[in-house]
Amino acid sequence: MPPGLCRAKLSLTLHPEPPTMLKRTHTCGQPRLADAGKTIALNGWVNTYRDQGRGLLFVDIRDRDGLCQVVFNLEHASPELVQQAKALRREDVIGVRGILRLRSGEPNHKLATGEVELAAEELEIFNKAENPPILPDDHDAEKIGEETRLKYRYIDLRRPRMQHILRTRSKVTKLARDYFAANGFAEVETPLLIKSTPEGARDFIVPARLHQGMWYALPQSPQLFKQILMVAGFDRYIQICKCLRDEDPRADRQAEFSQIDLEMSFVEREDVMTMMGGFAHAVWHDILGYDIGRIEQMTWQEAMDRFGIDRPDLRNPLEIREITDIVAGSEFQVFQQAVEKTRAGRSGCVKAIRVPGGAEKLTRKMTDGYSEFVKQFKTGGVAVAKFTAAGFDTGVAKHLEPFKDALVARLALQPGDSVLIVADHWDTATKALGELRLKVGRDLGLVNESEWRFLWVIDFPMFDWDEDGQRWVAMHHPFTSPNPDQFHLLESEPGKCLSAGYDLVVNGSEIAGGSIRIHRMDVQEKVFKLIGLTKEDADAKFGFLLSALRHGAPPHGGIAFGLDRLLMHLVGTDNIRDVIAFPKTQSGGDLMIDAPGPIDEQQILDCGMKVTLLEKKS
RNA sequence: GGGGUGGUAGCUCAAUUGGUUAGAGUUCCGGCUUGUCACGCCGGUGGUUGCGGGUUCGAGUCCCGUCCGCCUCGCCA
Repeated sequence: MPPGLCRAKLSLTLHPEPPTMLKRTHTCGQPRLADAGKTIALNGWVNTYRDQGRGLLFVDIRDRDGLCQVVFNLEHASPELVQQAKALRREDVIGVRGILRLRSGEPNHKLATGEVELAAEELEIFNKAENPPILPDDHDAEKIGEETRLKYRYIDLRRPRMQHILRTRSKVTKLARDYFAANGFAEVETPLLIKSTPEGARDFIVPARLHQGMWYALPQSPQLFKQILMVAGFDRYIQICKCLRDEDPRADRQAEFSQIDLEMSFVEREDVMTMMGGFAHAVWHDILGYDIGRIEQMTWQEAMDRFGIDRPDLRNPLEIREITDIVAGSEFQVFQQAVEKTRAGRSGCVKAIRVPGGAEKLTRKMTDGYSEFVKQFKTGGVAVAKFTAAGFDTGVAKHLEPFKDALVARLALQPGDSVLIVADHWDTATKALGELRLKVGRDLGLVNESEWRFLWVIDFPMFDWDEDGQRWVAMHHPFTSPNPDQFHLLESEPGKCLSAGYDLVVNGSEIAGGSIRIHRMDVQEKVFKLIGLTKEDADAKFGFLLSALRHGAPPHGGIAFGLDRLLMHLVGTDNIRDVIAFPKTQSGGDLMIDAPGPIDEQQILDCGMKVTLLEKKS
């Protein structure tokens, strides 16, 4: 090792040769009272300057590590130095050397370095900065428009908050590599230029110059390659990789995102869940000092029935109950019509949420708002009633009164409660109430924000019936295996067949998902057939996988942890762009580099193409 | 593709029913200031009101189109 460099520990004393620049001896957050009296040097950016007039000037110098006050004082430094320092402005990049000393004035308890200051004797200005469009202060940043922050990302990222987030991200990826390496996983890279697949999200595509008229696709995940690595005998694989899906972004979703991707051989569902649960434990322990305890499990059906969503937020105490059977005989048209509906083989239903104390807590304005709110999920509205000692009151009370005893028993109603009811197709009502449950929980402050509630959701259906395409579609992906006891349903009742998939949910957010895969070619072919993939299509698209399955595929399964979402939880943000160094906007643009952009005509010709834009239909 | 919301000084925002020269804080520039720390005080610079068109005696404000940011439905195996 060259002197000054460490194999595994941070070192800042890099002096293999006599320095030609004013090089730091400490980072800006390091100096402490114990260092007082030493001559030290700092490198960094001018965070603020405070000119006190005549010969006294304070400069706060900032680097990745923190802030330190530098004082330029005529009594201790030359007039030339003080003059030079007076010209310093925000975000200039400098080096300063001098004696670290106890502050003459009051200590600043807001700074880790607040008891000391650097009495400057030498100053080197590495680079003057233009007047910055934004300042890298956390207290300003929350107010600054994101558009400006993204355009000047190199300034935004200087903020302590952003430095903290990206360093936390780095800690998590290091932790992942350490944890999985210790458990026998090998990191293997898989290709970025692959072939477009028919299932799943829209692919990003790349023209193939050497095969004119042909296209690569960028991977939505390394799914097939990691399965092939199992066939290839790697047994335990991990990769921290980029995945790309050409779909519209959201607050918690980017077209380009990262996942901690792994796959294991000779395992069953519980083995993968245990391995990944251990990683979640390690992350929450090491990053937040929190013990997540034993992770609960819940079937998909129970999650949908009780919470109306496949990733329930267990911090929210409200639950959904089906009351279709109770009100089936109702003359209330809304209930009647719902019960008569059918879609995807399911009858319509009537479902309710009991809101404890809702009679007082839910105002008319709020419940009116809830009816508006659920319309975005394509249902008509919310039926509301209060429950008192005398029975149902207001709203749809008269339609509920005939079924009072049964409803009280089913919903465990107490006087003073309210009931919120949605009647519609099963999927519509479930979705609407699932979302409404979350909204009411937030509105009434029922969610303890400081809590972490982890949950494995298991026993997903293998297939969803696609009404438009009139066919089965894989709920997870078409390489997911049925549960071992479900194989017989694959042919007889595919709609009832449960898969060996599993999702890890924390506080209502899916942070990891995976499954045991199909390792037998005959089963894989059966699934392809069920989702309407002809043998020819399957061979053309996935022939290599079918071939691999014929040549000795071990039982295997895996999971992928969404790195971006994981970070969102760890640092407490609801904006995925905050945890990505260079994120894209909702229209897929990068405001800093101004992408996407045009390319030279020659580049297009090289691919044997010409571009004709279709007119927008109006 | 649909719905919502926003775009005014470098930054964050204001501007009454369509009515004078579009204001404020902050940044920046100049001056003052020897213990500040989001320093303070005084003064000053700074505007194609996203862009294009229209209505009007008169448009930041109303209308049409368009671009961009954010939230959301669809979509995201």
